[in-house]
Amino acid sequence: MQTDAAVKSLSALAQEHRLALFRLLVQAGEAGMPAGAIAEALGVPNSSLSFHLGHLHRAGLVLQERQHRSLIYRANYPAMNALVAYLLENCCAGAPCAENASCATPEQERKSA
Amino acid sequence: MQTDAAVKSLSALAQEHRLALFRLLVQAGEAGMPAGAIAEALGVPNSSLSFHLGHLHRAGLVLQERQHRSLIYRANYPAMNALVAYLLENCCAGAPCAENASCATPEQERKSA
DNA sequence: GTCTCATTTCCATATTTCTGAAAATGTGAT
DNA sequence: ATCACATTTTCAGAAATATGGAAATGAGAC
Repeated sequence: MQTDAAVKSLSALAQEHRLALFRLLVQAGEAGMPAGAIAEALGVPNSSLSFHLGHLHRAGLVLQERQHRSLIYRANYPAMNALVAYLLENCCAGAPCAENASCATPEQERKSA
Repeated sequence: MQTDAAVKSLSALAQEHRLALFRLLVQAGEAGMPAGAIAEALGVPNSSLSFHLGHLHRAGLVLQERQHRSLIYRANYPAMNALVAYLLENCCAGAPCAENASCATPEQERKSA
């Protein structure tokens, strides 16, 4: 992941409708959802939704696949994980990090749950 | 974490300078950095940097603390983690998730590394 | 108090983003 | 080929954001 891609991904998520859209797809899982169903669930006009879907798609955060007459969209989990990894890269300069429940490693996070 | 706060956080990160700034602070760890040092490291004019620092601060992603004449900024790791948790909430509707190296749990991620 | 240094606020300009209706495109059924 | 449906593109205006220089604020040193 490089800076430019990260900025694109973040600005794709930094919008009310697109954030709701992405979270909806995250929850929908591998099955994904057709554009129409998303528009209805979010109460956004088709043209507007298409604009937002395109934004997320261009950023690589959602995947698109045709199924008959509908376009199915799914969250791109690996892309999301890469983004998070980029944000927290070299956390704390490899220092303590155990004290903070914060920049803890995934394993530490898990145990404290 | 609620939608509005998440959008604020994401839009705070969705900008070249602010993303670099946040990553710099993530790497700096608990020690943080004074505004001046950040401006120099990033090569951004002071007024511009102040604008961006304010943006991140308002979003709650960085913490501010005075030390003598300087203002020290540190990354707010818990806020960052809350944001990620919000994004991936109810991932895959509690379904498989084991098959995807993607929305895998932290422990699974760790093992595959 | 005065002087300096670090940081922020003010300001105008330039750029980018969001919106929704109408028209265009693509896909499958008959 | 024609029809009906799903989605995207186009378009213009409105709103939000980024920029950097100059001036203002705040904090410590003398």
